[in-house]
Amino acid sequence: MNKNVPLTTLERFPDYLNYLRELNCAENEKIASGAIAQALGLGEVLVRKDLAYTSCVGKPRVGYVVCDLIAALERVLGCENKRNAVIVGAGGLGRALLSYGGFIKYGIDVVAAFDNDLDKCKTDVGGKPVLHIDELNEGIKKFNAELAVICVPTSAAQNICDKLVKSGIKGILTFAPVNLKVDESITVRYVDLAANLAILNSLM
Amino acid sequence: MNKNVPLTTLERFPDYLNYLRELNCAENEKIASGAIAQALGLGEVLVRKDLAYTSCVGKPRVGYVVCDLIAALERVLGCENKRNAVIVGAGGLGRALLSYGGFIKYGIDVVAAFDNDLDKCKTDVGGKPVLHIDELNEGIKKFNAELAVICVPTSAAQNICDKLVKSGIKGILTFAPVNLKVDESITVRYVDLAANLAILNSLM
DNA sequence: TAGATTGTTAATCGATTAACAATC
DNA sequence: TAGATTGTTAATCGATTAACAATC
Repeated sequence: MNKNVPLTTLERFPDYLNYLRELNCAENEKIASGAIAQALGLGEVLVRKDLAYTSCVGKPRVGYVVCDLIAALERVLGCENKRNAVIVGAGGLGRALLSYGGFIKYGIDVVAAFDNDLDKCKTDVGGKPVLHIDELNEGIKKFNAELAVICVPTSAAQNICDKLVKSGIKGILTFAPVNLKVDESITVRYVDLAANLAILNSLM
Repeated sequence: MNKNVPLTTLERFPDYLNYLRELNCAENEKIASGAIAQALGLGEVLVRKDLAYTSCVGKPRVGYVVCDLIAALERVLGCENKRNAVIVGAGGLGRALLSYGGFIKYGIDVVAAFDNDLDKCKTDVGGKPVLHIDELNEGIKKFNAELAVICVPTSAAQNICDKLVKSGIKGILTFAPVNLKVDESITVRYVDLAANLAILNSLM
């Protein structure tokens, strides 16, 4: 929502939000940047700088009002303007994401998955339909989806990506370890699960 | 394996490796840093600087020998010293990772999962056993696992983390969106799937 | 040789941390 | 008031990019 927030800061916002929500605070309970910093393993000046981007101001000697901070983070993360997402590829990962309930706390509703295997389309997963890939374009429009998650094999990823863009998808999260060529108006994020484990491995 | 490689560089190594492997090159085919840069959407000086950390040297006017580069990246990513990993939490995500074949290309063998639900322990997933959480310590030792992936609910993550460390696990990849308190000798990496989608959402 | 491509050194950019004044 | 905590300004650190000499 806020293009001028540095990406590094934006990427920490969910951590702040998760932590503050966990506190289950009363109406105007306060918290100091130092307490947040310690809980998340960050420097406290960094925390204050980050939080300044939410335009929630703290009071010297008092700290921040937790509820206000939560609301400000939710605003900047766009939790309020609800968006719909679809998943492409209903293998193990795709189905896991389809039944995972954790997206809604960021205002994202995962509404359906698509797969080229008709057998996979027979049963709902977590109450969400799995549709055939031929219905992708139609489905995206019907569900009003703006986000998509690519969970197909690497070899199919670019092709699926092109189809998603043609269908009007504006943001793509992909688990396929391949650089996607897309128009710069499309936002793409990469998560490579195997690479994450490999990096962990080489840090030890 | 190489503590002095900057983390930013290390995190790009899997991307280089994936791209180069895809090329399916003949014995001494060459590639220029510019070609790699374009394929991955990076600057070409950055690519050369990154590759320098693998201590694979290129020839001016010629480029790098693809096979050598692959071997060098595999070495620095530790693909050669095989390590075993276990998964804790056999829900949708845990089972998806258990049956996912993509870890072995980094030399990591996911050998088993653990869950507190006995029903989930009845059937193998992808040929790998799902054991009861009470067998965690015993299982880690038996399988000689050094890495673990936490796929349990957030509320259980710290407790599981402590158990893993007590059982001798040295590296942890966690999907639970909570900062884990661990001894600094333990390496932890965080992947928050919902947060990734949320960040994507707020970048649009 | 001429020209393409590497590796290195210097410059820039951005992010984090340190110092400190403002203030409740 | 005194002291804790914020927000800001300056300093540091690290990563990326630019410039260029080396070389095959």
